[in-house]
Amino acid sequence: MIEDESATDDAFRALAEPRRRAILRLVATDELAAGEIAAAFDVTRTAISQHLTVLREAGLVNERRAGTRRLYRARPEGLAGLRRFLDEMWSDALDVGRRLVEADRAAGEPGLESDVA
Amino acid sequence: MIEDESATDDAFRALAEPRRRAILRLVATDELAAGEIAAAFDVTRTAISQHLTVLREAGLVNERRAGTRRLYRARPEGLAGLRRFLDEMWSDALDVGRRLVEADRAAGEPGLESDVA
DNA sequence: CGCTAACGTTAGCGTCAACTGACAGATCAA
DNA sequence: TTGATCTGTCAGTTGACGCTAACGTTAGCG
Repeated sequence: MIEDESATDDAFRALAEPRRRAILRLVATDELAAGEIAAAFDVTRTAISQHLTVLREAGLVNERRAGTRRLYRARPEGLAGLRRFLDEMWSDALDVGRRLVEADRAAGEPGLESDVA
Repeated sequence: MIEDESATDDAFRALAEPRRRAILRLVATDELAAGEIAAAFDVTRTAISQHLTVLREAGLVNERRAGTRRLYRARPEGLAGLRRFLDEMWSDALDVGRRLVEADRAAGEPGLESDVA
């Protein structure tokens, strides 16, 4: 198994929302309470709470309870799937780039090329 | 300037759709025509065409016209913003992780632990 | 010229997602 | 217990998104 493909899907969908990325940036370096996070935005605490739920279910943040407060912190392992996808895309596309350069150079030498017009 | 923040936003939104990620994977190694891409899925060509438009406007694919056909290929530079975000999040969160390990070790030496039941 | 093939574009529809407002649960102090 | 604080959850609305079907456009062939 590849570590659950749906997990990567959840992470992508969660990160598609700009506000959720901003939240993730906030809790990347510091552990913050839901209220503190909500205070940083112009939307309702309800909205932030829902965003935090999405982030938690996507495995992107950790939740820890302390009294009546709930403290959140970024969870780097949740980004593993994203990194895999990006690295794969990146290297593959760059390989093609190199291959095209070679084909371009080869096309200028003898008289044999097969595909494309 | 930071290379336009909205560009990164477009890329994230574009990649939130599983089908668009699949398309991107297809054109990562080979340059394909819209029809060939559409043939790989169970949806209408119209839907694929719209997906390709989104990917192109997000800077994730390149379009090249050859006769009546339009050939698409992945554009690795479009992923630059994503990579920056991921690398930043990753390193920041891991730094915090190390800091926490140190604090944990310092707290674990004498005979005092406080939280959790 | 007409005809066909390969695409993109528009209008319309159904569905999902983000937001607000009102309510409920849990914790701590007096 | 009563009250105040911090927070999640439940309807309900609105806007965005993905899909299909019909149409318009461009390139190549006879």
